[in-house]
Amino acid sequence: MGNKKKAVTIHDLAEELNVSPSTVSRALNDHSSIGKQTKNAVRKLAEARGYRPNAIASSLRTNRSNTFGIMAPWINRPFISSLISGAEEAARESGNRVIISQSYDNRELEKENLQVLYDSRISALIVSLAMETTDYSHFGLFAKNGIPVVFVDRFPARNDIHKVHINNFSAAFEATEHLIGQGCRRIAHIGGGRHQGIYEDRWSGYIAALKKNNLLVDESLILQATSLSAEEGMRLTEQLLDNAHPPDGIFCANDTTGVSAIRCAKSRGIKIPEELAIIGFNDDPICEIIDPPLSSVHHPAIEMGKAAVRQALAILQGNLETESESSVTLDTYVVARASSDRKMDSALTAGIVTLEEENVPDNSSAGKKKK
Amino acid sequence: MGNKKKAVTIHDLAEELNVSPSTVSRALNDHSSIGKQTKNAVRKLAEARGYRPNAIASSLRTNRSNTFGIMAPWINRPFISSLISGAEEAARESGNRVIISQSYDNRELEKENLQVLYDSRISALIVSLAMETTDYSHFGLFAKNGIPVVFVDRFPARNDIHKVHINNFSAAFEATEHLIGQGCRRIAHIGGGRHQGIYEDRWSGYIAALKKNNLLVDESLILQATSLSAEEGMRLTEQLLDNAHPPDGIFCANDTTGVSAIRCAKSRGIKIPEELAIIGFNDDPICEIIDPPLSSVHHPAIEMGKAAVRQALAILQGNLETESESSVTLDTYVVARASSDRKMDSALTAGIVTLEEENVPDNSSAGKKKK
DNA sequence: AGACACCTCACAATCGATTGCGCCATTATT
DNA sequence: AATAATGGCGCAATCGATTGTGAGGTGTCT
Repeated sequence: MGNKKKAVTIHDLAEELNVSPSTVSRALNDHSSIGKQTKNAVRKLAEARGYRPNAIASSLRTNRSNTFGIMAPWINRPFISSLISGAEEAARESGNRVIISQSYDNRELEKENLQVLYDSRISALIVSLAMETTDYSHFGLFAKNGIPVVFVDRFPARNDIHKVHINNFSAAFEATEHLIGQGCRRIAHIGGGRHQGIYEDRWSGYIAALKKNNLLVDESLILQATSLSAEEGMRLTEQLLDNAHPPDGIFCANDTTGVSAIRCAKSRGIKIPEELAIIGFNDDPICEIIDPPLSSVHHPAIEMGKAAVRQALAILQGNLETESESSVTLDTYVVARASSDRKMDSALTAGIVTLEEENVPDNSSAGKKKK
Repeated sequence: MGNKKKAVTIHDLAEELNVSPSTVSRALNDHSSIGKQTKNAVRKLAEARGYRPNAIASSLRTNRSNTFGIMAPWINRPFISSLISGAEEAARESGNRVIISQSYDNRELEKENLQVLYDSRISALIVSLAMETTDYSHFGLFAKNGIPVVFVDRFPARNDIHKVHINNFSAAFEATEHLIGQGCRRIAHIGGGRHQGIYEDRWSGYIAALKKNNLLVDESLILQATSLSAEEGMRLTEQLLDNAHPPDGIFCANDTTGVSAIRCAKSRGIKIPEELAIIGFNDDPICEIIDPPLSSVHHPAIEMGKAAVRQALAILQGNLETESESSVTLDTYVVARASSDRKMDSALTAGIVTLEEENVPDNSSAGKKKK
């Protein structure tokens, strides 16, 4: 079959029905000024000829691409891929498409790929920043052209942005207090680079919990990772356990390093959670696979993706002040598993302790940044 | 700032330079018929005004959207998200964008979302079929309009398609022979629905390995899962272990069920791999997390994504007969870990045994379907 | 019957970039 | 010196859908 024949257009339908293309267009869009018989005839023929609207032509004319762009560091990480999954679903349900792009945590690539997304005239952009990024000038392209940008997870330390996030401070605070509640008194922290706000907040939530409970803040127990990789987690845990006064609890800024901490401790014959309690962050699938199962802070990835799309839609519909900030804060909760739960009979199914957050509703909300 | 101002177009640049839009267009595209001075002037002004081409307008005129569509069951599974990651990279490097869509393993949703992708006039489609899908008529839309479709992983049982895949038969054959090499004599199989070719091939590879080694094919040790979920894996493993003559090895069609098999066996006090050797499929990250680490068949997810894009590009450039079949087969290998390696000192770092496949090159190849 | 109001639909411009064709002005050719 | 051969650029159509404006026909009301 020579199948390079061109796709059916409204002109084809118009010609066959002896009406004008505008009538076909209006009939298909159920415009009020078209008669019922004409509408039916047009629809019937469209169906018969397998007509499908050309979204490109429509976008050009209406200046609305109905396409969201997503820029993330890596799309094959559990947290991000789930976020994208949620965003895709919310976008589809609202008649939008999703273009993806990854920065590999590299600012240059982030910048280049943002240009491409802009060239596609995306309706809105959803971004999780590259680890490297501390200069946000490359987002000016979108701001200057009135294209909404919604940050998720990793966002700039500024007030005039839209974002969907969790309260990293209180999440970290609760994770740390969870360890304290288990009897830990020397709690270490393996954190991420503090130039990224989320890691700074997790660090300060940890500090705040220690202080509130009158525990010593020992700088030698606070380590800063650059990539939060498995290898780094292993190395940093070694360092902690080599400490003259080793910790009895570790709060890790992600699950990858949390798993490394468990493995490292196990290899030294340290009993978990009796001698060392460990909690991670994200609630990745590996938490349930590792032995003992890793406690973690549940990070609502899919919901974040959906919320980001909903927020972008709200901005586009003018329901939100485009000019000002707006932020949606989603709930997190500590998932206590055997790696930290000293009261739990680990032979039983892992129980789930949900610590409510004092925060914000589910769907949307406008919050003020602290300070 | 009232920032709803319209984006800069070639008309704006043309007016400012007192040349025609066509000259601007040709200058930016380095057309030979434009003078050097004019080119420089145009480029300089474009830079200064922050001009960025409108990809939508360009697509409409040239009839090339430079966009690939990806349809997958779930984008937040390790294998798929890695595949997408590879596809995104290869697409970007060739100047293309990527639109994603998920079917949630539901044929109806798959069909609806394929329409949306078609409406976007994607240049080519990359698909991993929904588990449910056995009727492929909804792909006719693309075939009729000359849009290349490349199947990855799960593909239709037909000859006239393009696909990127692994040799599931030989991969399963090798996985099974690996267990046999470890001394297993009663090997069970937890497989997927055989209406999906890949699971049928894994099953037949397993059977072939048993027969070649003169082992009994016991139907009571061959179970067919519908979702290959963790719960299902648990249930089916229970069933195997309750067998009057329980197996001494299990070959699972994915890692999720492989992990379940390990857990189930451990909960019964069965020694792994001494009493029961287990191997999964995919080489997901969880394989290295579970204790003991799960042996698996390495599935080159990122490479499959890249290969799919490359194949689509080749078709678009006419380097491949669009009319006929074409398939790229990628290499797999068995990753032996402690869950099956009876010779390995499990106290040491997990060794990696690579069994070479007798198959095909890396980049591309045209293979003939068997039968 | 005349005037007005609808109801239906066609015309033509438009979105921004691309491209075949042709025009004008140099420069080369004989 | 007249003509041919370029080089450099503009004109206008085009891609497919949308939409403001207005035209033709029918019906209603007084």
